[in-house]
Amino acid sequence: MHEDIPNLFRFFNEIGIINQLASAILQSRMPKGVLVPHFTVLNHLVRVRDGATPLELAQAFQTPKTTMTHTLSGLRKRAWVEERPNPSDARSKQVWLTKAGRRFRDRVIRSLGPDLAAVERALPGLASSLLPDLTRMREHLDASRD
Amino acid sequence: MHEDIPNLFRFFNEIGIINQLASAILQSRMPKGVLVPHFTVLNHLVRVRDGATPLELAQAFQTPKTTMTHTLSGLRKRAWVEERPNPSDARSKQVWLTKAGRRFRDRVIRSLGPDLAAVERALPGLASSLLPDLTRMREHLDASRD
DNA sequence: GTCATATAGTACGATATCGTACTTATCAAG
DNA sequence: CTTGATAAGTACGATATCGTACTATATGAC
Repeated sequence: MHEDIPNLFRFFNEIGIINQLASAILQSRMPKGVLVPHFTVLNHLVRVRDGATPLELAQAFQTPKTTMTHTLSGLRKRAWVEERPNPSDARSKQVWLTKAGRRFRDRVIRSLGPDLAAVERALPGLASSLLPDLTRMREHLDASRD
Repeated sequence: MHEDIPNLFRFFNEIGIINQLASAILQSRMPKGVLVPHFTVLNHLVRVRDGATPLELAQAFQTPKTTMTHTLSGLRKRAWVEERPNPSDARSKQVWLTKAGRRFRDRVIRSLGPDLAAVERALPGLASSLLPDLTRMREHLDASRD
């Protein structure tokens, strides 16, 4: 009656559920009409780098480039990013954060403070202790995709 | 220049990226027309329990019940689940796995074998060592939602 | 230079996801 | 037994996501 399921599958399963629950909390902190992917792109531009092309962003998120076009149009409409021509390739663009975009991203993170504090109170130090190994896992998966 | 971002936020950020990469691998192992949510529901019916109502499933995945109706119709069309009337509530249904549904779910997991093996080879024991703490985190988040 | 091939982004149609409104059934109060 | 309020599921319209086809530019062979 015991299920012969690899621990790695269980691992990714837990990751998926945690991500669902965390995304739901994040979504609940977003203004009407703003979606998690909008925030995710802004956060990526801060975390990784500014000035990426739409295609690079699409690849970073493993999403079709048409989806990125759509997401970026929402960010542009709210003036959270600017798109400038790519000086080294006239087919292409570069996406730059605006001050307002950076501020919105920071504000969302601050608004998560109480939620994060509640988790920290219940499971003190847990996330911090897992962070290095999760980063290793993320870096490995990221490096080993086609 | 150092970013004052809580470790818990970084933690969920890593979780999100890992989930994206893992979902992309899972999607690549699915037959044409079958989506990750289809698999996720089947897997939930195996892992947690059979005979859940559509509403219970929707709540488990934090998704609108209309979305679950749609996903279940795809599973029913492929005869991977059966919906029977709920004996204790005539408004409601119960969702039961079929043998074919169970077989499909197992087959997908087996098809992930090589992918999982590659991760295990690169980072031996890592996922197993993180599993208990991730489970605690998942259980906490799951218990502390409204 | 011309030509063929490949690439970045978009237009457009198909499907998935979501929110609102509706139908039917349940339940509690009387 | 009504009556009114709540809940499960669905119909339907709006938006998000995705795949294909197209345009404009880039790149390499010659």
